[in-house]
Amino acid sequence: MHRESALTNGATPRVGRGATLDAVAHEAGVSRATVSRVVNGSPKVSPEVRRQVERAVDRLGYVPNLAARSLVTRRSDSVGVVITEPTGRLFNDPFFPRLLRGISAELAARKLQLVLLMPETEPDEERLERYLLSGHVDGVILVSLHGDDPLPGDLLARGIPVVIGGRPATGIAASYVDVDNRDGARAAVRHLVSLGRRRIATLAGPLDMAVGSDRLEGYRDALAESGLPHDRRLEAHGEFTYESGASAMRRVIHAAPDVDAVFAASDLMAAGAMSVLRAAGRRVPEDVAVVGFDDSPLAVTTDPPLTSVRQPVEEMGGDLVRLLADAIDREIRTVRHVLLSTELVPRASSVAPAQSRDNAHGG
Amino acid sequence: MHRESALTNGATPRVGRGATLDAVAHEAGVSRATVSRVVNGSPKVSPEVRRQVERAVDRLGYVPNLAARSLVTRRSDSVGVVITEPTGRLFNDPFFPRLLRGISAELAARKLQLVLLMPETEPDEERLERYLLSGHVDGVILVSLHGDDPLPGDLLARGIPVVIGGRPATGIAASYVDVDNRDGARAAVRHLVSLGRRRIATLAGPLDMAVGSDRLEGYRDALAESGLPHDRRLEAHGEFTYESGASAMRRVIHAAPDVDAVFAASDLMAAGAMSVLRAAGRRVPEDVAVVGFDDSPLAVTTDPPLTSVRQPVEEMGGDLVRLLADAIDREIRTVRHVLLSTELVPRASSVAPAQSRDNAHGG
DNA sequence: ACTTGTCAAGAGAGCGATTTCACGCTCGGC
DNA sequence: GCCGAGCGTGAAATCGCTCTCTTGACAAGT
Repeated sequence: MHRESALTNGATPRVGRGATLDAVAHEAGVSRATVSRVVNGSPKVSPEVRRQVERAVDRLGYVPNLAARSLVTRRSDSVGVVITEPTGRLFNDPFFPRLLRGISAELAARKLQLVLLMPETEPDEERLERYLLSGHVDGVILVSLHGDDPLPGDLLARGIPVVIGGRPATGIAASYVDVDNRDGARAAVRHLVSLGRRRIATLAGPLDMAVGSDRLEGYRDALAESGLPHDRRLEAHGEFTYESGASAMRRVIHAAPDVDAVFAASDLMAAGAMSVLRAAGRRVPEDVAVVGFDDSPLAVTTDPPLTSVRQPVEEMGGDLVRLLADAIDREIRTVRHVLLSTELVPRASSVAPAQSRDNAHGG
Repeated sequence: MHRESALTNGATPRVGRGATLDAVAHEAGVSRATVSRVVNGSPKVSPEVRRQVERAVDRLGYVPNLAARSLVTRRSDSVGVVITEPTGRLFNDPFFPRLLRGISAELAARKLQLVLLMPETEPDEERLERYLLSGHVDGVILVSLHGDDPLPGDLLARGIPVVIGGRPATGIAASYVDVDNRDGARAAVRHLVSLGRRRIATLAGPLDMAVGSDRLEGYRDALAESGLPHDRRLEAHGEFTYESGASAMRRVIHAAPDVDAVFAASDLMAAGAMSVLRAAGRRVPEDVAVVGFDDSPLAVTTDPPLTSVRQPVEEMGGDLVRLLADAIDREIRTVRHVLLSTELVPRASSVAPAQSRDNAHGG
């Protein structure tokens, strides 16, 4: 009836600076080599010996020393995730938490560790490069890369596997995973067209980032395929932020007062646009329908809630890891690209005038 | 002669599987020990030799192998950051990006690496604990801890330094850094009182989290010190989310129709509340003033913009690292607590009726 | 002139794992 | 009844670095 603690049985677990392979070998009466085999699941160990060793491992609370292992295997079993984002999206959008979550989950499934690197200063960047180049990680995931960053090239040159989240602006010969921004934008604009809108404006993001130019291309695609004229006055540029969305909207209203729909390159821009529209006395969606991009939490809290394009961010994280793991494990050096499809999430900001007027209150 | 040919052929850096200490030693014509001293900045090296070695290091592109170093120093120079957050704040608030940024910056300044761990499943948690217990990190930062998590206790028992972000619900003998939520709430409610509001409601967060109960306490403090009666009908509970803020607001309006101000425990709840108020025909801030908490980006995009309480999240990250580093470097095992003060950011959602009516349009 | 002190530099012993290779042992085939 | 084959196990060689201890050179003290 007394509690049978594993501890009382003369089995004081060696806490503190852990037991070594050697200690376990002694305890189990075998050689280090055998213990190593058991720990690493080699099939070449007889069942009895295996059980012996496993008991000894438990008894001593043995956990392998990664440093020692990595010294000989030349593997660190960890991958670096580099996020170089000054501010921007980082704080206004749960993009990074979601991405990290996706990455982390897939990494965990493969028993890899995630080393997060967020360089901020110049010296940081230098140390970062040294760190990564020195093979202390088995591979690197690069997120939100600056156009001319030499990092991926340097890493690749040293034979360190690299994958990039988001299509890099310049043509680096590295694998990447990207959201199909162009197609997402196309779908958003098609949606507006299908609602009967004809004077559709876009508030585009920075064109030096793929995500910015892709969304603009998608907008143009959809207009073209719908036979709508391409009108420069309906295109304004900004920075993905609330304020820049607002000011872009002001410019559009001024240049093209007959605008009846807006496709914004981010939810934040869309929110800024809506506030400007309201101030200008335009009703959303009756007078002007609005669609954003990202499907951030913001989209649900605006008034009216914002139609937006959802990106599979977690999935992107998972794919990044899969690509990288292939490169590491199977030494696949082929450059591969993954394009993830988006999903339009319709909300009240883009309901057709007819619907919002008649249907909403049960016509 | 032969021996040198590979090396002296000048500038060819040994790319690929890096140069070793030994290689550098050869190149510079000194012993490994000397190279090690140079690399680690020991003062006991003559200037000429130092220069020699530094040149060799450059030439070979030498970077120390962390695994080998860590094997002998028993230091990994990395700290684990454990985030156990199912969903909640994680995706609706840039809390984690900001925190990670704060942590990362301070870590970088101390040349420590950040190993991010986000366990999601049960097996994840087990592996996590093994990983941390086995001394592969020098210390651990725990964020958004569940009330009854055994992890901090286990780690502490093994002598691994632990610091916690956010005051843990149960009384764990670990250092923590927290935002002074109670004081922040107090300030928010005082602000409402100073605006002449008398029927101030609160939409509280979950009480099983310190952050939830602290903010409620602060609310009560402020009412008490202002001599306002404590009225249960003015207290509704929710979950920090938009929807729960909305439904809590509905309950308050029903139970206390004369409510003239609301202090919500999060911006998200405040946003939910505002939409309900609007639907109920109450104007914000004229009829009901609203204050949120967190000063999330959301606060700027609501209509009207939301008065909120700003938390020094980056600073919190920095303090976490400082506390942890003290524990690691100086072996300080004293339990310490840091409480960071908040700042009220007034916006249009809480302007006094007099001001918003008379002043705004120039009385 | 001989000892003593100082300080730069080298030699070598680990750190804790993996892994190759060699070694007995047991079997089945002839 | 002898001989590889097959298989489990151990011995020992690394992996790349740190760090103590020792050595050697040179200057100064007596």
